[in-house]
Amino acid sequence: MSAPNTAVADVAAWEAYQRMRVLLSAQIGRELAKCSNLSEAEFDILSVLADAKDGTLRALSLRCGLDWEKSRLSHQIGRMEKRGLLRRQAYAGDGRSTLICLTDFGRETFAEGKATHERVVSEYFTKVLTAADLAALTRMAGKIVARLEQVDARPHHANDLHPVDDLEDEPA
Amino acid sequence: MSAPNTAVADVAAWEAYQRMRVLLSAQIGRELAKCSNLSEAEFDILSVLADAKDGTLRALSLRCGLDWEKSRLSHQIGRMEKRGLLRRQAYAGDGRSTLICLTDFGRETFAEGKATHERVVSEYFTKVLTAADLAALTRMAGKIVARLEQVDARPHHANDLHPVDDLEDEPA
DNA sequence: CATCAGTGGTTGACGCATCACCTAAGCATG
DNA sequence: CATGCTTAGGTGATGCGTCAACCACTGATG
Repeated sequence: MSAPNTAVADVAAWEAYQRMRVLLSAQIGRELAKCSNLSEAEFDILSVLADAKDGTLRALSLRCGLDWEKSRLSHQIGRMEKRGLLRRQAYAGDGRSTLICLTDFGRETFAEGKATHERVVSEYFTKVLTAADLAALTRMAGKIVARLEQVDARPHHANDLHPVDDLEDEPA
Repeated sequence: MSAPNTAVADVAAWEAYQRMRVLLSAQIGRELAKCSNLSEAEFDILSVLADAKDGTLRALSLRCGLDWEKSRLSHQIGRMEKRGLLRRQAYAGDGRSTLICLTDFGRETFAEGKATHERVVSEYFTKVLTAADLAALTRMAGKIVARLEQVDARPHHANDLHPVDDLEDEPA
């Protein structure tokens, strides 16, 4: 035992974090599914889309907003299109691109989901922690994310997502 | 704006936490897969199993140790059995039960995986945070888990997992 | 204009997670 | 012993996520 009980605390912290992560995700997933018939992935997509002008974004922009892989988005969009939450539409400005448009049904569903989501996050996260806790957690998360991004940005394989030009002007 | 900027801090904390969670999981998953050819789920199973006497547990005990649903475990065990990491074996003491046994290959693979896992957790989590951070995080996670369990344990649907009698004695 | 590299998106296969349902063994109780 | 509940585990369908491969279109270069 050259390293003292710091190691013990490290492991405890990791395990506590893991347990929180798993249970919290599961709870949010369950309530979102039960109360609003949405998965977390669907909710995330609708969130980004609902913030966009006309509820419409190019798939690329959506991907950058979410930090998703392109095939993941494509599959997800396919399923959501089948459910009528959104629809694909050709983009006149660039024949390779696809526009994703929120439908009315999608917008309604998102409104419900948002309410559920806010309730659950508040009930199991925000209200359980103090303001100081939240500040501390924000700071810690920032450090860890910075560390991860610092590694991720390096040599690697040209991460597929750099240029982010949105459709601000050229409508269709 | 009746509620002041606490709401802003709340949202920021949630988003920071989310981002950390997603990136950290992804990183661990990637490195575990790349360096040791294991998924997180496989690693978790092997961890519990490797701690058990003879690397053997009844499926029920494994499930309680992991907090998994039985069908999830069954599917996972099936895939891992196909890969040769473990094997199923009838349990003489109770015809309904199944023993899960680590194979030699499983034990080797776990050893590698454990090294990778420890390296990654240390690199992106433990070493990025201070001892005070870790203590604070442990405390926060404890509060949130307690809140979740307090809800989860209630009326509900008799959660499928209460009695936890292990095989301490009756070997086979 | 022909070629060709890079980009935006899709597809198929596979592993993973959950749900609903099923089987079979144990364990009552009559 | 027959009936019926509970418990341990498994199955199949479906959604989700990743990887690798695959177009189609764009834009640069000759």
